[in-house]
Order: sequence, then C-alpha cells, then structure tokens
Amino acid sequence: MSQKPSIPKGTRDFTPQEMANRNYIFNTIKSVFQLYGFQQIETPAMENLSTLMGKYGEEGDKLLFKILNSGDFLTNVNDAELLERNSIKLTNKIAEKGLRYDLTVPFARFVVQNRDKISFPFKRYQIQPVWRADRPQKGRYREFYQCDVDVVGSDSLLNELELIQIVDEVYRRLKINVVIKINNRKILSGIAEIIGEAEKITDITVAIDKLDKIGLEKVNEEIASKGISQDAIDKLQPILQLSGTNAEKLNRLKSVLAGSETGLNGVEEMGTIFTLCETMQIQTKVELDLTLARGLNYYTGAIFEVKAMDVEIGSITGGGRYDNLTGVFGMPGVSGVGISFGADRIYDVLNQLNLYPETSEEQTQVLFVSFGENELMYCLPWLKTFRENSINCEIYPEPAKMKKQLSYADNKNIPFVAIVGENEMNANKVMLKNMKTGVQQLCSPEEVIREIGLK
RNA sequence: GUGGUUAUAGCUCAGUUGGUUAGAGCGUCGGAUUGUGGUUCCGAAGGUCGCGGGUUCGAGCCCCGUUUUCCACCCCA
Repeated sequence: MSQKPSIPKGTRDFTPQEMANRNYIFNTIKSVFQLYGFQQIETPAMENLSTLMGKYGEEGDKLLFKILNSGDFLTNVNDAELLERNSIKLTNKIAEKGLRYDLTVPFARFVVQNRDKISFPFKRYQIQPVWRADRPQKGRYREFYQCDVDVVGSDSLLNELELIQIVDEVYRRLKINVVIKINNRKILSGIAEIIGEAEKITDITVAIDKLDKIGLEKVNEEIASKGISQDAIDKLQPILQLSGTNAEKLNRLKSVLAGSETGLNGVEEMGTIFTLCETMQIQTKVELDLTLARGLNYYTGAIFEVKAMDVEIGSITGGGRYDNLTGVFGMPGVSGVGISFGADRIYDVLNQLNLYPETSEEQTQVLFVSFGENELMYCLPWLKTFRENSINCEIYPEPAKMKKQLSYADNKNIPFVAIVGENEMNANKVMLKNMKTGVQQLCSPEEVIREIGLK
C-alpha cells in the first residue's frame, strides 16, 4: 500500500548541492548587510490574520494562505452561515492565522510591538521564506525566500544611499551585472498633478509600469480605459519619452513640474541621491526611470528596482521609501526605507550563468576508508583530531568493500580519502590518497593536516 | 482568477492507425576485480502508463471529470 509521494504545488525540495549554492547567496547577502550595521531578526511563519488582511489590497488578501483553526473549528458557525456559502465570511470564522505574505508587514508589527527594546534609527535585516497562494510559473513559487533590509525611524537620504551601496556590493560579490533603476513617488504624484489627474495616480502608475513590456500604445490604451482625459494623456507623452542622462532628465522634469511642490521635492531628492552616488563612486549603473512605478501603494519617496543585464528575468531586487508604515498598527510618524533581495530569482540567475564558486566550504575534505571493526576504532581519534583542526571529515561507518567506499567519496566529491588497514595501523599512519591525482602516501596526522591545509 | 500545456521505471524520455508479454539511456544493486574510485564489459531488480469514470471485442493511445507540471495574462520576488 505505497503511495507516490509529492509536495504541494509551487514548493520545492533542495538537494545538498542546491543548498550549498543557496547558502552561498544567503551568506554573501548577509555579510554585506552586516558590513553596514544591520542586525538580523526573525518573525513567526504565521501571523494573526488581522495583522495581514487588508495590507496588500484585495488581490493580496486572496493570495494569503490561511490556517484552519485547530480543534472543532465549526463550533462557532451556525447552519445559516454554512448554507450561505460565503467563503470570505466563513473564513473569518474558521481561520484566525495565516502564513506571512512578505517580511515588511510583519516587520512593521515587530517594530510597534518591540518599540521599547529598539533604538531608532533601527536597521534590521531578515531572511525568511514567505508564502503566496499565487499560480506558480517561471521564477515564481508559492514558497520563496526574501532577504529584506530596512531602516526605520530616519528620513535621511543617506539611508537611500546605503541601500544602493549594498546592492552595488552584493552584486559585485555575486558577479552579476545589474542596473539599478530608480524613481520617486513624489515625481509620479507631481506628474499626475500637472496633467490634472491627481486622483488617478494609482491607475496611471500601474499602467506606465508596464511600458517596456507592452509598449507605449497599449499603455495609453490602458490609461484611457481608466477614464483619463485625452488632454491629460497628451500631456503625459513627452514625460514618458524623456531620455538622456539622469541630470538631463531631472532638468527637464524641473521645468515640467514647476507647478507642483511635491513633484519638485521629488526631483530634488533624486538630485541629492545621484550626487551622493557619484561621490561614493557607485560602480553599478544607476538610472532614473520614470516608468518604474512598482505596484505597492505604500511607497512615498524613492523606489528602486534591480534588473539583471545578462538574463531575461523579472526584477531581482526591489524596494523603496515608505512613510508611516507602522501607522496601521497605531504608531504614526515612523518613516522607513528598505529593499528586498529575491533570493530565488538570484538563484535562477546564478544557475543560468553558472557563477558559483568551484569549491564549497561545506564539503567533506577527508573520508576515512576502513576494512573492519579494529580499523574503525583506530580511526575515531584521528577524526577527533582533524575536527579540532577544523578539517571537515567523516568515516564510512561500516566495513564495506573498498570499491563502495571509494565510490561514496567520488559521488560526494570528497578530495581526499584516508585508507586504513593493518599495515597503516602497524605504522601508526594512514594512506592518504588524493582522489583527483590518484597519488597516495603514508602520512602521520600532522602530515595530513599540512597536506590538506595546502589545498 | 482567465487561457493553453503536460503526466509512461528513482531520473530524462521513446511507444506507429486502438491490437499479444510497455522499451531505451542514466542511476541503483550484483559480478568481472578478496586493499583502490571515475573508464570498460556482463547480469539483475525496478511499471495499477497521475487518479476516477466512459466508449470498445480490446485503451498507455479516443471521450469526460479531477489532480499535477510548465507557459502566458492578472499580479508579483
């Protein structure tokens, strides 16, 4: 009575090889975060649904995984409610927890709840999986990791600079060519204001965000379908087609947005950020892209998006400035800015470009091969010594045939084997074999440590 | 949520117009080789053809449903 095992839609297993590769990404990101003084936190996989609901819009609520209450969860539901078959209403009665959808909202909750233990500005990073009941497809999963780094409680644009520096450093270390696209919500608001459609800011930004994907014509169609006047659309055209250097674009915007205080404010912020980037000699290309909008409505200032140049994949990092994120949890006036590295997409990029380092630090360096109980016992103190010297080693735990033990080393890509039989025990040594060259020699513990240390 | 697509051995995949006992490569295990891996040779194990129904004398193949895979849209990392 065996059944074929499977895992839920949109989830994945990771093999040891894959984990080594993923850890390379996480460790790289982590060490850069720490370089800038960010500290790690974790929050629970599940949150109260009241914390999550309504934070991601109506679409987002549908994508939340809800957790059925334990026990007899129908106790509080009466027959009338059951017969009504209203899923949303019923869900509220039978599920009070859900899996986290991102790391930002739980972080906002964390800040409010732990404000007495935090000193501001609070710089935190968080690397954890999130879950979305989305339909999986390329580069898109139902369980995936986010690597979030945020500063809250500081309005300074130096924070924006630091985030750009972090992006620059992380992708240099990972050897991925990227371009950082940057825009400002205030500029977008200013534009909406100038063309006389300030109310429709969301519809406009959502549409122009698709510009490089569907083209100018379709964008205009979509904007028109949202009830925006032809006059406004005409005014929008020169702005959408703005080109040149960042400075040229900003200059042009300054005159276009002359009538909008918010817009000018945004232009000035961008100017400051570009100057800072130049001063700090950011190597990655930082490009003002007015078509960058990002769907999330809680952004209020700068918005970032990072694209890989050599691979066709969605954005691999994104974020922005959000004022008052903690407001919904009763703590107003806390401004924050942060970005999120999409670890799973970075993983896909590295896989396609094959950019992993050749040797992994996690790998076993020596395998002890032995032929009987006596040999096993003889090896144990050796293993202890090696481990005390930080050499990853293991012993084949049963007296199998040599062929089998060596194949095991081969499959695990272990560079050295220490063969132990009667001769070696009598000499108080091991036969150390280099699996790559095939060369072997009798060695004392010190000699083995030296030999492997040389690698 | 909408549209398309896929499912056959542990993995990657063949399988003719619906016709007897469903094949290959890789991997696994055993042997050639009792203390030497990767290469080679020989052999073996391994399948309710995703699941449920239907058509048919007969279904891996046709029809319906369902689940799953991948892809596009919506949205997003």
